[in-house]
Amino acid sequence: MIKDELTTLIEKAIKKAQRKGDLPKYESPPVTVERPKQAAYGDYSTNIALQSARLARKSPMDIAAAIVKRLPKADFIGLVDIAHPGFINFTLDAGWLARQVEAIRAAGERWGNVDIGQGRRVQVEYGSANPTGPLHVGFGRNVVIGDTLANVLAAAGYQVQREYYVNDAGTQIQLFGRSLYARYAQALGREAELPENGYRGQYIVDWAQEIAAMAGDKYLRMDYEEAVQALADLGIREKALGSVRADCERLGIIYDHWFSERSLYTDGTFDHVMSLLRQGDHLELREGAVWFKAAELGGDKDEVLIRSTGEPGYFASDIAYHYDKFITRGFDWVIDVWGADHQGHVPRMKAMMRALGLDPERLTLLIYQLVTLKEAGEDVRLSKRAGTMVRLSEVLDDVGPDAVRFFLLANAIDSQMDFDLTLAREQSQENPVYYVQYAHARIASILRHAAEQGWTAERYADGDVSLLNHPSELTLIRKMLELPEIVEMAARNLAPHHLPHYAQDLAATFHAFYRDCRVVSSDPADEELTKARLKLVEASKITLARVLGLMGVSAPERM
RNA sequence: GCCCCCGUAGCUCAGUGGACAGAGCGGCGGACUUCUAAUCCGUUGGCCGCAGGUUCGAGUCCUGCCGGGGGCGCCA
Repeated sequence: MIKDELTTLIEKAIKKAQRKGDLPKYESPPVTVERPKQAAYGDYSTNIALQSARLARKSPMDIAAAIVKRLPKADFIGLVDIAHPGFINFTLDAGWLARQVEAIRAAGERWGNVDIGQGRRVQVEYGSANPTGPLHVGFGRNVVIGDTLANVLAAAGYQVQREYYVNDAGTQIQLFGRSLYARYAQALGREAELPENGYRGQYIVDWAQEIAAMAGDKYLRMDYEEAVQALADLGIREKALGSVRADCERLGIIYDHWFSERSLYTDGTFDHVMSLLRQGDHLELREGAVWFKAAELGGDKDEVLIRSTGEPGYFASDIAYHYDKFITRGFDWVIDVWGADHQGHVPRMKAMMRALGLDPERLTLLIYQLVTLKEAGEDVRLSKRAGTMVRLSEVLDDVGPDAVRFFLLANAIDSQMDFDLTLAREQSQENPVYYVQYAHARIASILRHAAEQGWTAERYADGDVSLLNHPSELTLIRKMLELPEIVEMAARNLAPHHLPHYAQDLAATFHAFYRDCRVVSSDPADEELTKARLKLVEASKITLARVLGLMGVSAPERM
């Protein structure tokens, strides 16, 4: 990447300046190259002269001059200038810029890839909710963040696995089974009451009726506990996960692996991990329960693993689960995408890593702030058990997957967001996603028009991109060249919101080019320029499609 | 009480310690006989919550306060 090459050149220049005596000998701070906010300051800029002033005991302006004097030549550097109080600004060479159009076309759908992952294996686990009902819209943020991040990390050179953790064990599942049983019995005309704190949602009634219609009174004839277990299983596998899978598919999300919590208990992982913890002296029996001594490992308090009833809790499963991720499956890095309501669990997870002898840095608990749902400005209270929830699928019906993904992606994960259903329905037409998609459709339209005029790809294959020197053309190329940097930034900071912002920026730059530069000309004198511009337009299409693809948003050929 | 996140234009939000703080929406005024006007151009609009501190330089880092959200269970 240009940014890195530039950094290297500047480092070399500093060393050389020191060798030649232009600069005193001192340990240079790390060179950082950034993109200035103002276009007038060029494409890249470094503040290294300012950083070094004290160490070199020279004025920043003098240091900058010494560095620039010794800067090695490079084909991509057009202009280097020094600006007060000591910035060194670089402007890319116009000819080099134009040539990058060919580089983008050659890279095709790989354009934007970087290699900071170097093939390291990372697992992104997201979406994992109790499979006891349909996904509600708040969870949309979880799956959209997780899935987009997985895309970004794959583009950044990681080997990525997408996983859904199926919580098919534990007390909530019991409760779910009992609730389903009650509704099932009712569906068959029996008297039955929902358990206390049972799941009250209408969807349980619907599912119970479907099961009754299919299986008749089969479960009533079984032993109650057996029937509850069987119904819970059926409900999870056929109903709940089915609806999760369907919602995800509409959002373009396909998991590589669905991991069963219960399998940890049936395959011996859980017992093995418990004995490891016991050997490490991380467990303690207190008041009939087994505690994990998290406090002495940096947790904020000790945690119950196995309740006095003998039932393991959720955290116990989590330890076994992460043992499986790191030790059994050997992931280098694991990212769990969690809502802010789980933020308090971070310290105990880190403690768990230490107890297993693993570097806590290898586990990232990515916390996003919750989505508050509104209906015409009013808060909507959400509870799966109480049955008051807005299903993700309903919002997908109303607004469409592209707008939902774009909207949920646009904010930094640290900022809480309101999702006003009324507003979303009304304003879905104003969603910026259409602005970006429109740019793509417009490009497709230009290429169609060109083809109709006889400008097939073969006919402009010999186009000379060095003819591209209009300011709007060069601005567009510059913007496209940012893509790898955006991918890198999004990957390093686990910050997918950079993508929609960049996408809008890119679309705006394209629209400006479209305004200023006629692509397909009927004037024979413009034939060569038309060819070059068609290549530019093609590169724009590649770039736009790539960023949309990373966001999981479709890139339409027409609108 | 303690812990985490946020507070930037009327609204929704960007802003990797740098150079005059940006975008979209909204408001106002313009541009379709031309490859898609779901577009473009102009304009309006800011004690970056408040108070200190660190730094050559703070919207960005630190401390305190105020306001909003989330958490602190033998629930998940």
